[in-house]
Amino acid sequence: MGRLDNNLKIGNEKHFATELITMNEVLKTIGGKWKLKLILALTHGDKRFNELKTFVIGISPRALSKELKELERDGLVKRLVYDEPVLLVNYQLTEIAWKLNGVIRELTSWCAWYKEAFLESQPNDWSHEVM
Amino acid sequence: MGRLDNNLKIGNEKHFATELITMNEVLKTIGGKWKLKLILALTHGDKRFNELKTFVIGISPRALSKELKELERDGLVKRLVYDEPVLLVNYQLTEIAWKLNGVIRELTSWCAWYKEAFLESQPNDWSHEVM
DNA sequence: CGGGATCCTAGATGATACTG
DNA sequence: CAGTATCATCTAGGATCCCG
Repeated sequence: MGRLDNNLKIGNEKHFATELITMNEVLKTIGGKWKLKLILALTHGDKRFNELKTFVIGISPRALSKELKELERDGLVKRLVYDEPVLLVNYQLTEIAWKLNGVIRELTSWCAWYKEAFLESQPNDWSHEVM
Repeated sequence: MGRLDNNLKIGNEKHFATELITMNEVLKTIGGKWKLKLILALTHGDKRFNELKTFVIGISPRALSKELKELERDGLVKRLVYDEPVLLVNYQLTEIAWKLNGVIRELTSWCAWYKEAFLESQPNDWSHEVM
């Protein structure tokens, strides 16, 4: 197997370098503990700050605020302010965030496989889940 | 929009609760800074410890060791020891890990959309990438 | 209601050196 | 080569209170 530190580089490795960079970009944008969960929540419709806080179990206002800012900065979420009659702020997915549906679908079906293939043979206790 | 704290629950919300749990499970298994990168590296063929350390840029032996143990514990990676003539250890993806290909494919194509749709309009500087 | 400001801790991660 | 051990760091995240 070729190595990066000699002159003989096989195609796979250059390809992998590109993939690695892509993965870094993706993880910076939708990685972390809350981003995908928030996006998932918003696929069920626009939500307000406190709605998100209720739906996404376990998130603190501080974390929610920070995550939403980052998602907005990165173009995944739009912040819509309605000032009449009271202050309401709605968070809404952008087009590009909606395209994460494919990712979410794959993750979900992978998880189903995973539970069937692995967990049943060797109970990994997810029931202690704190969320 | 209904809320979780009253008796009127709409279908979406129960569905969302399930999705949220799924997402938690997924993130526990393949979330974090290194897991997907390691899996990606191994899709290019089995690799030894130090090969992985070279390929997955920036990972320390400590982190690599820990991540590999977790991946093995969770049934995503097999550890193959060859003792002749010198000690060699190969890490190999399991069947269930190979099924993450769909996820990786979706992530990659989403990233391409993302860069086209967002980055070109508003340069988010990924060139400072430390990895 | 939609957050911001503060304080704080646990766990994740890095750097480096070392061992069988 | 395949890791471990140790130490230091860093920071995401929680708890809590506050404010317009």
